[in-house]
Amino acid sequence: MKLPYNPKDKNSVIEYAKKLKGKSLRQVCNTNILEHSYSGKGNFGQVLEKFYFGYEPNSTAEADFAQIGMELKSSPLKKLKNNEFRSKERLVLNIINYLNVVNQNFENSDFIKKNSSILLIFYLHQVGYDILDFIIKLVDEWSFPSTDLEIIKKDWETITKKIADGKAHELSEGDTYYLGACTKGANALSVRKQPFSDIPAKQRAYSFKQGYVNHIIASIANEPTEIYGKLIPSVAVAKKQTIEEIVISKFKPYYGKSEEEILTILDLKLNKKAKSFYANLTKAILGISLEKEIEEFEKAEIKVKTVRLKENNLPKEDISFPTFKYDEIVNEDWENSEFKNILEHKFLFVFFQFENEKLVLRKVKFWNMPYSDLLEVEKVWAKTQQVIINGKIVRGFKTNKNGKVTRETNFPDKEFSKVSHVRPHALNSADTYPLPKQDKFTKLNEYTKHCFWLNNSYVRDEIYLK
DNA sequence: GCATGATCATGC
DNA sequence: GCATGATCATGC
Repeated sequence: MKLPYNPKDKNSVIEYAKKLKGKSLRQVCNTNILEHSYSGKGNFGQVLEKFYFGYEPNSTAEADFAQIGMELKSSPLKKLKNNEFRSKERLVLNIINYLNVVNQNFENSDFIKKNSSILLIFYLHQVGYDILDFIIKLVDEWSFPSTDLEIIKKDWETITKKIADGKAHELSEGDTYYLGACTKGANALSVRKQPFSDIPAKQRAYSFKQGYVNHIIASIANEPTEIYGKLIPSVAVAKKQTIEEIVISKFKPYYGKSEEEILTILDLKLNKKAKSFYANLTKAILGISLEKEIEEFEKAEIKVKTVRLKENNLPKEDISFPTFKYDEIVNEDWENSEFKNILEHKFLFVFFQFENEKLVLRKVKFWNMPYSDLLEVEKVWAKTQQVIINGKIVRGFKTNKNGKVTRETNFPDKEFSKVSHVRPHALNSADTYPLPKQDKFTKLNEYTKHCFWLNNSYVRDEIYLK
């Protein structure tokens, strides 16, 4: 069959692809498409390959358009309230072959062979629509900007080293910056062999983090880039230093200095009461204008947490996370849960310590939760879910000497786990979310908003002191 | 001095 | 009106 484009000519393929813009699959594909069973995830790409580009979907290590070394990837967009497009999810690339990758260099890797040149097709996902009716919004060829490629190379090496160390089963998306190792497979039973351990490892694929995909989208859509400030000014710097090294080297001159001293050195006037105080102080130390976003942090989805330590090194407060909704958490499973998703990010901790009434910068630390602790949090999460499902949140009341009544709950406390616990996080006890099952003790159908917290002692022992 | 339940302040 | 980071109050 004659193809409507020349598969040996990159421009011809791209030109043909760009005709997709503004159209749906139903509009551009030939009619026998309706006989194809296309429902389900991932099939947008399959229909596109088979019925628009006219080749059979494959899963070889070679790029889809083998003669020109270009890979086809389609991915969903979501629309924000202000009509801007964002990626709906991470962009999943090729499966990690644990057995082969340990014998490869980045330059000759399966990853590079497959993904050096990608034909990207972004479509607008709309709830309730058939995949054939999603409108294609953005089409373009994409290859790694040279600075990003250096970060991605280090990410690839981090992933490869973990496999070479016999720890493929401990891989986490938080290990890396732009390129993640995300789980891929129907369920937790999708496992495969790893070369240096007998423990089966979850099947994983390389993926661009959602934050990174957003920047690809902005670049293809030619959106303005002035709103971002860069930590890494050039490829030369990216070759020499990691994001982590650059950030630490910028913070180090301020270690041991108080907030006031830092503001004086930076010649900066910030409102200490303002909610954005620490975010702005961080930007100023990193040399980023206050009105700009830190590009590398956005791409890597790094979460910054400021911690104030007491003189005895214990953080003054535990670290809170967004409140969970009772009727949602009971339907989640741990692997796809909101809290696990948050904990699989990369964090930057900024530690201040009280010293003679002043707050002194001690250090900054990049951190992501180790595998063993994630297993521990799973227990906390599972217990929390069970308490809600059983309708046994409250176990008793307590009245203080002023006659004020508080409730005692069965949620996992600090005693239950050294890592994490569950506590209220609300305006007051009347600030509630609905319960999926009435609480047996109080007969309440809704309950004060709660969230998961990281124990302050855990933050001290496993993040600050390590 | 800490754990736990409760609440506040800011900013969008 | 709510999310988020921060803080308070009480009892052991």
